[in-house]
Amino acid sequence: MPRRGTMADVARSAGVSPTTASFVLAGRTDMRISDAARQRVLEAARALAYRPNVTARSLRTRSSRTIGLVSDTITTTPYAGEVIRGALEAARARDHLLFITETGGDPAAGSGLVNALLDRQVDAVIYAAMFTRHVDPPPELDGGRVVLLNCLAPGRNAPSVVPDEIEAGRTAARVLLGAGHTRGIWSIGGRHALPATPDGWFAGNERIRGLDEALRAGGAALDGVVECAWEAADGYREVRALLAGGRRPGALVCATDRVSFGAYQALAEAGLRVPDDVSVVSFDDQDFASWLRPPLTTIALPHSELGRVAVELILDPGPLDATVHRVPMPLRVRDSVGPPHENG
Amino acid sequence: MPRRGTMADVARSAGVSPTTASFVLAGRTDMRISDAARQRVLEAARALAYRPNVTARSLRTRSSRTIGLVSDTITTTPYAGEVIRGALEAARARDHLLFITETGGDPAAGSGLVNALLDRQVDAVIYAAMFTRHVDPPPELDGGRVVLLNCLAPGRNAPSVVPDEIEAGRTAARVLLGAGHTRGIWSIGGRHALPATPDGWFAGNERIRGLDEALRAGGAALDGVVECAWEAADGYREVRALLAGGRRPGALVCATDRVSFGAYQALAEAGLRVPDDVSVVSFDDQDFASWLRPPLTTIALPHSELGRVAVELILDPGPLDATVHRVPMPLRVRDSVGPPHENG
DNA sequence: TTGAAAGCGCTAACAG
DNA sequence: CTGTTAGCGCTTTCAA
Repeated sequence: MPRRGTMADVARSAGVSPTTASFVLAGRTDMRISDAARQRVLEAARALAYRPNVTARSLRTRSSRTIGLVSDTITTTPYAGEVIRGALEAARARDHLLFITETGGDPAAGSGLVNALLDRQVDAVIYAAMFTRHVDPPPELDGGRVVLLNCLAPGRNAPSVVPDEIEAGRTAARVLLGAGHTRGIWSIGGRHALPATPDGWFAGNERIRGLDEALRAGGAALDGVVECAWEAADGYREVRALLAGGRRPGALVCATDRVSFGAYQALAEAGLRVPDDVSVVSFDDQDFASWLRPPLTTIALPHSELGRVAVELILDPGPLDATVHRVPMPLRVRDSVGPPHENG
Repeated sequence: MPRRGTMADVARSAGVSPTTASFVLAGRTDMRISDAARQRVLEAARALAYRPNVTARSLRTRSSRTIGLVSDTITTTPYAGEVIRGALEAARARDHLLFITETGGDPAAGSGLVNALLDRQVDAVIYAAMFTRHVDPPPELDGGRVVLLNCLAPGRNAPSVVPDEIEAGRTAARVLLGAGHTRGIWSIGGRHALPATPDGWFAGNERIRGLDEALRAGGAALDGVVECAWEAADGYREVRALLAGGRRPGALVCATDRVSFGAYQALAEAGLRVPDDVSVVSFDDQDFASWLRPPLTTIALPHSELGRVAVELILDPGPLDATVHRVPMPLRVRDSVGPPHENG
């Protein structure tokens, strides 16, 4: 990049000392500067199109107005780019820039990236995960200003920002209850309690908890829970099997829009109509949720909000504690939930 | 972030001068350093967990090992996070970090972001667009090291990296020709020649060009082109209208997977089967392309490859010229293309 | 009101 | 083979 004019150039051109130029350019008032001098500096700066060298400044001030974001594979997952967008917006509003890095799932890469970030004197780092889970941030981060985005690290004294999955589960229950469903309600995807993840996923556990609780409070209950992975193929396969097994669910609570996607296909193949025969409510609000026929009622992952909150937390002055911040998951009402079928 | 040990600390602890420490730590061989001194420095650096301050170094060397990426709304578009991932990987392989910024579609924001980047002494900037188009990069970029990602700016002497859409059009034609289609071939989406974009989009124009050319070379031709927007709703509406108009296309070339998504729905409603009655081939390879039933044969936008090439171009030593680099769009063969229907 | 000078952490001439 | 010194562009203490 071409060499730029320095503050010394401005000072010289304005006929003042670097000190004076610095004070004027920083807009500080605790130093008395004559109006004449101030004007000359401002004028010279404009004439030279002066721009400060932020890295030189940060060498002195120990503040780079820069944040590092390190994630596993966050950029890959569709719509998680939203996380970055939220973070970007919040950072820009406060005049900060974001370094984005990604380990690509390699746990060993974390330290290297954090070091690369620290070498560049970032003021803080956001440690993010693709899906909500427990993580073990690199030790290099200890003692630094850190917030955990979409992940938890008990005992690391860093705040976490996660979606409020419990409340989302309750929301799903209320949607169904509101339409009149009290039985024939199945969860497709459940807690993600698979052989590889026997304890389920954070999101799965919390949602089922909220769902159960609110269903019970409404005098209803889950008829069954199908534990499976959360992809389209799983939704298709499991709903198909369910129907083949003679079950006639009245409402499906799908773990993700992808599962719903597959569920729609299985339902259509069986000649069942949404929502006339079966209601469907799910989680995520991916783009295609509104393209499905009928458009899918779903509870959105607040991606951009997560990013925004993380940045604001980190940029707000004051110490950081280990609070877990739960960000609301907004309900997107569309057309996949209706009253129970008569013979339901 | 906590204060870190400096090179002066290392030198002191090793009992050498900063110069010696600097040379050893930089791994330079053009200066003779005794093995004993070298070992002492290395040992001291390890003991102190020394890490260089890259911003201080760049103040001297004028190289920050940092690249800026400014885009319109690239993080928003699903899978364009892939662009970032490709760029990230390439940058990491060469020990660089990426600042990511986004104008959010506000053209005035470009200058501000570029300045913020330049203020932090980035070595180069990648100027990126969400969909391939002509752009007018901020003048602050002139004279700097710049590459255009997924966009063109004639007369700016910066290289562009774009998908090879012409060849992609030819590929689509070959897929159809190979299956035996020579007539009843319709383009849904066309050049994107709508009232708001009368000249069409870059991708649309190039694809239709390649498609036409290769079809003709194979003794076939397009039966018709439906100009419409490239979303799911458009695909649904237009294919529905086509069928309602009594047309019985044998093959659909959809401008995007989203259009295909809508086309599938319209086809299903009309009782037409893919690929038995109608073949479908499209462009993009979004995630859901493989979830559709049948899985969609499509020509992928090489997102991560675009990011990778842009970074490699910018990091390769030597001057940058205004070459347009066309990145191949790989064909993903799935199950939506078959031989023409007998009464086709 | 203003300026001289030191120093942030590092590199690189230049001496020795 | 190694150290002294200056300086990258900026902020800030201190003195004038």
